[in-house]
Amino acid sequence: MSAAARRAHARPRATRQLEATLRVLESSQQHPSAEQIFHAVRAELPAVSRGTVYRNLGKLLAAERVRLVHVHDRSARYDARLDPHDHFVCTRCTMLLDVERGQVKVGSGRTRVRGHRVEGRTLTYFGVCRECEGRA
Amino acid sequence: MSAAARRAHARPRATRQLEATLRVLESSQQHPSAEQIFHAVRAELPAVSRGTVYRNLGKLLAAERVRLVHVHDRSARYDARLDPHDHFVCTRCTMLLDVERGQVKVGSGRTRVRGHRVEGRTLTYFGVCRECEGRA
DNA sequence: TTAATTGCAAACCATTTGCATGAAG
DNA sequence: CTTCATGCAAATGGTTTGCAATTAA
Repeated sequence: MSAAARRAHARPRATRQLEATLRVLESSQQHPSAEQIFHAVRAELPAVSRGTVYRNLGKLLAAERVRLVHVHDRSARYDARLDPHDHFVCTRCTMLLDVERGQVKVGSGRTRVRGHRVEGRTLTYFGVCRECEGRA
Repeated sequence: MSAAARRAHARPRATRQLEATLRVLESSQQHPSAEQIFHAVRAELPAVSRGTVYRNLGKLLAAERVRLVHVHDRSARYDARLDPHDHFVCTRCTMLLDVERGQVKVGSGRTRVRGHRVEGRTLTYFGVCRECEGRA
């Protein structure tokens, strides 16, 4: 077994593809999907492959540089914002919005639910955004 | 255009496959996946196909007889319980549990978020269940 | 009778992975 | 140099769909 393999997590190398992927995410408020991120990275690195983008997103998730937002959609959405906040999803156009947690108390910071250890929570509001409502 | 097509939602027929699918869901606390539902229905109707189960789940969702629970998992989980409640998901084994909403106030029943109409919300606690914690 | 439903199989689509080549450290 | 990362293409796996045969109403 090599020294690298012995280590739980080899430190990722600073490749142009990885850096571009993080940059795309950090400069977006749009919670892009992997496909959208792929297109944005490809604008800068035309030869990048989808597989590389997926692998790099996995590394960024593992390193907790970005998070996943799961919506009632088919594809995962990525979020470079790491502080506690909630989301609003439009059920028609899948537009995804940050929502401040504000003074709202959710579960009063419970650490156990029916004996199971709680490590976090996600709160997602869903509905119809203003734009889709107008188009109704 | 036929009379049926003119109608927004033709009323579903009471087929054995549809009834069995609903029965499976209503008698389960386990929030089964489509695959698990398929196996349960097939125990009763050995010739049923996956496609039929998926189509019938879609009809039950459209008729609001069941709901979807989206977890950080690949497959959707179905829930025949329709009253307001939250969920706990084990991030290791994907065990899914109902959590009573109790006295907890979430968002104080806000109907608008940044101008967008809120129709509902989902609150999911995640963590490690007792069983997986023991196995750690 | 007739339109919705089924079973089958193929299609879809997001995501993952094996492998030979290339680049980072 | 050594090992990780990349591009490519094929594989996965959940879900959807087209179609001819059934079946509920």
